[in-house]
Parts: sequence; structure tokens; C-alpha cells
Amino acid sequence: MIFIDYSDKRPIYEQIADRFQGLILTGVLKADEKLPSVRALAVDLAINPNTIQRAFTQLEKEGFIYSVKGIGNFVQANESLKQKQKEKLLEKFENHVELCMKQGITKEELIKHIKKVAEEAEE
Amino acid sequence: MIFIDYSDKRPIYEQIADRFQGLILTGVLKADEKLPSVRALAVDLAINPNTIQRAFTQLEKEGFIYSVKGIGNFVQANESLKQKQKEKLLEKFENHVELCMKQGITKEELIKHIKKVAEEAEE
Amino acid sequence: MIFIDYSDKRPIYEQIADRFQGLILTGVLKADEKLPSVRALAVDLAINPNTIQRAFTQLEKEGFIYSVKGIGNFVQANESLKQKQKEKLLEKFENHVELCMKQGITKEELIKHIKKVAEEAEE
Amino acid sequence: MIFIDYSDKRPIYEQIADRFQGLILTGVLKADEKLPSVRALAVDLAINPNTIQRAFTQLEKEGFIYSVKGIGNFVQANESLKQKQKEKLLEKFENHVELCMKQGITKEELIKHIKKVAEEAEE
DNA sequence: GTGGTCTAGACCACG
DNA sequence: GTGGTCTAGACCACC
Repeated sequence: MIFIDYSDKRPIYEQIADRFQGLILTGVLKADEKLPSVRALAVDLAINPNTIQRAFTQLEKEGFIYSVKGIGNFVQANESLKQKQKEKLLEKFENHVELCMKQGITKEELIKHIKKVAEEAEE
Repeated sequence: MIFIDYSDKRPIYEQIADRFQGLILTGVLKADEKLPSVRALAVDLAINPNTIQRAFTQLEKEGFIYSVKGIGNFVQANESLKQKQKEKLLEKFENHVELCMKQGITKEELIKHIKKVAEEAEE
Repeated sequence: MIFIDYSDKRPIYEQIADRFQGLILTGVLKADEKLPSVRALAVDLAINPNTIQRAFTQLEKEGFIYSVKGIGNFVQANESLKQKQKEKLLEKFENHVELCMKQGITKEELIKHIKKVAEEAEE
Repeated sequence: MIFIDYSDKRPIYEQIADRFQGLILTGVLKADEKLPSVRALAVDLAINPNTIQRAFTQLEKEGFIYSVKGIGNFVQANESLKQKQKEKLLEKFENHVELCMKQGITKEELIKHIKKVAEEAEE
């Protein structure tokens, strides 16, 4: 369910947080579902519990999960989060498109690549 | 011509290198044009000359500039670089598109945003 | 009558104690009225009986209820409690006012907000 | 400038973050001013550098400071933050007022206490 | 020297 | 057992 890429330059806790965020936003983890415990995950991934804890703390502050002392961490049921997330993605997308155009890539070319990705995804 | 964003998380030398890379790829800096000297830039930006040197070293390694000892650093005339750069951008673009689709954004929506950016750029 | 907010950071026993305290102070629970039994509440809220017991113990220590072994827990009839409670609230209120003023909020502004709340409550 | 209250139940890192937040919002620390270094503060307060770091990380995430690797942490110049902070305070204030009224405290009484605090502050 | 990340080990409150 | 906090000590990238 979760894995660490040590060749990735981003800190481990961020990788973990991002991974869970993805699982939540894509609906793999449903609302109020329990996440694995800090210690269990730490053993599983062979890393320090503190690092997991840090990931969870960040997820909680961002509103993706809520934690109950002595019980565990659970998925936060918040539909508006998905909307915000989508807006963020689109903003990043626009920035990227702008960058591409500055380098002389036409919009037709970009659209071609979108269709290519879409087809590959369908398969 | 060059500026530093201290609130940016990326290291300063990378910001500088990226900035020059952009100026070269967009044609603002032409082939064989002389870049500002390390010392002059260091004074100008009020940062350590080592940092500038590091940026230039990276640019040279990536093939954007060539340095002549005792004289200065110059823009590398290499058309194929632009091609490589374009491919890198498009690869990043495809990854982002894939991410967007995983979050349920349709390709029509993406295309709509491309057109929006294109129009804003024309103005 | 009682409910638990798991997204609340405060411990469960404290939430329960506070809730009963409110019910007593507002007069919903009258003097010498019997509180629900520890076991019944535990089943009802689907939590550990120890947690309920802890809430009741605290309430008893603070003088809001008295317990009769083998019979149950009852509301303490003590008018002076309300007075003490009021003083506590006002002390907290003054601290908050002080904080607001340190941040440059004028007393006129605060009074305006009080009137606003008062009007909303009348409706 | 900063002190720790060990009898306070809140975690140390939160106390420190709150204290700095206050100093920034009240204007004691001006925009772009350098905060004490993580290590220096740790020695000064006789606590672990990690704890300070945590406080700073939180302050940065909340937008009160920005950090530059290898240089230090600096006060973020953001006027809109003060506004947001004020709104938060007033919301908390209204909640408290509502609570007071539920316990039978009149608005006249509350206003009287505001004036009392205001007078004490003037002295 | 400075911030940022990680590990190891410990203690506490809660349920 | 579970999350939350703290300490001690280490290593890294950056300037």
C-alpha cells in the first residue's frame, strides 16, 4: 500500500504523506477508514516511527485525516477538499502550459500529448 | 536580469542556473554572448561568489555555456539542446496530465485550460 | 443527550464531563436528578466504561454531582457553584479581551460584536 | 524574549511558536528581521534544537516566517495575516460571548468587564 | 554556522 | 497498544 523511494530526493515523511493523500483523494481509502498504526507502518517500512508520525501530523494539519489519541488515525470525510485539490492541480497545470509555450511549444502539440496520455490510460 | 527569491525553497545556485537557462533557451542571450562575471554578479546580488560559480559549473555541465579561463563564461551555440529541453518539458507535462486524470479531471477540461492560457499569452 | 466528537482534540472523558456540566448549569438536569448509569452510557456511546467513570469522578470532584454506591450518580444541588462557574467564565473573558486589545482591536469593536451575538440569540 | 512555562500543559514547541507569533503580530519583530538561530535558542532555553525547529516549521507553514537554508529564519512581511488573525480572534470572542450568555450573564455585565480591562490597560 | 531530515530511545495520556 | 511529545545524537545540503 505504501512504499518508499530512497532515490527520491524528497523527504520520506513527505513521500508517505503524499501517497496517503493520493489514496484518499482517489477513493481507495474511504471516509472514517482507519489508517495503519504509526508503529505498525514503521515496522512494515523499516523506518523510524517518528518519521511516520511526522507524515500523519502533516496530513492532519492539511485536513486529510483526523487522529484519536489511543485509537488511531482515520480518513477525514471532506468533499470540499477534493475540489480544492483539483484547483491546485489545474493551477499547476496552467503554469506548466505557460512554461511550455514560452519555449515555443504550440497548443496543438500539447493537446496531442494530452490525447496520447488519455488513450494510454484507457487501455 | 537575474534575481533571487529567498522565500523559494530551491537553493540559490539552482535558481540562478535555471534563470540563465531560461534566458538562453528563449533567445534573450544569444550564442557566444558573454555572461556577467562571477564576481560582478556576486556583488550585484549580494551573495557569495561560490554560489554563482556553482551555478555556472552546473550550466557548463549541462551544456548551456562554455567557460574560458581568465576570460569569462559564454553561451553555448547548440541547437539540439533546445530539442532535448523540449522533450524534457513534454515528459513532465505528460506526467502532470496523467496525475490530473487520476483525480478525475477530463481531457476536455485540460484542453479548455490550455486554450485559456494561450489566449492570455496572446494579449 | 450526550455525544462524542472524535475530531475534538480533548480527551473523551473531558468532553463528557463538560457536556454534563453544561446540562447541569443550564438547568436541564435538576438537583437530585439521577444521571444515566455508567454501563448504560458506555453501551450507548460505544466506549469503554472506564472512560465514563472517569468523567463522573471528575464531576464529583468538582462538586457538580454526588454518587451513591450501588444506586447511581445524582446532580448536586448547589447554587454557589453557578456563581463560581460564572466567575471562571468572566475571568477567561477578560483574558480574551486583553488579548484582543493587544492585537489592536478597540473596545468599541468588541462591544459591537457582543451586541451582534445578543441579537442573534434573541431570534 | 522567549520563555518556557513548564507548568503549562501545552507542548513546548507550541508555546514557542505562539510567543513568536505574538511578537510578530504586535510588531515587536519587524518584516524580514532575523529570528534567533535554532541552535542558539536551544542553548538559551536549555532545550533540544529539534523542539525549536518544530516551532519554526509550524510558524513557516502558518506563513509567519520564511526560512533560508544556511542563513536563518526571517519574519514574513504579510499584512493580510494580521487581518486573518484578527478575524480568528473575533470569532473565538463571539463563541465565548455566546457561552457566557447561555449561563445567564447579561451583555451589560460583559461590557462592564471590557471597560474594566480597557482601563487597566491604559495605566 | 545554518536549517532540514532522520534515527533511536524514552515518557506520557488515553482507552 | 495507540498517538503525541521530547531528548540526544547524527548526517546532509547550503552558504
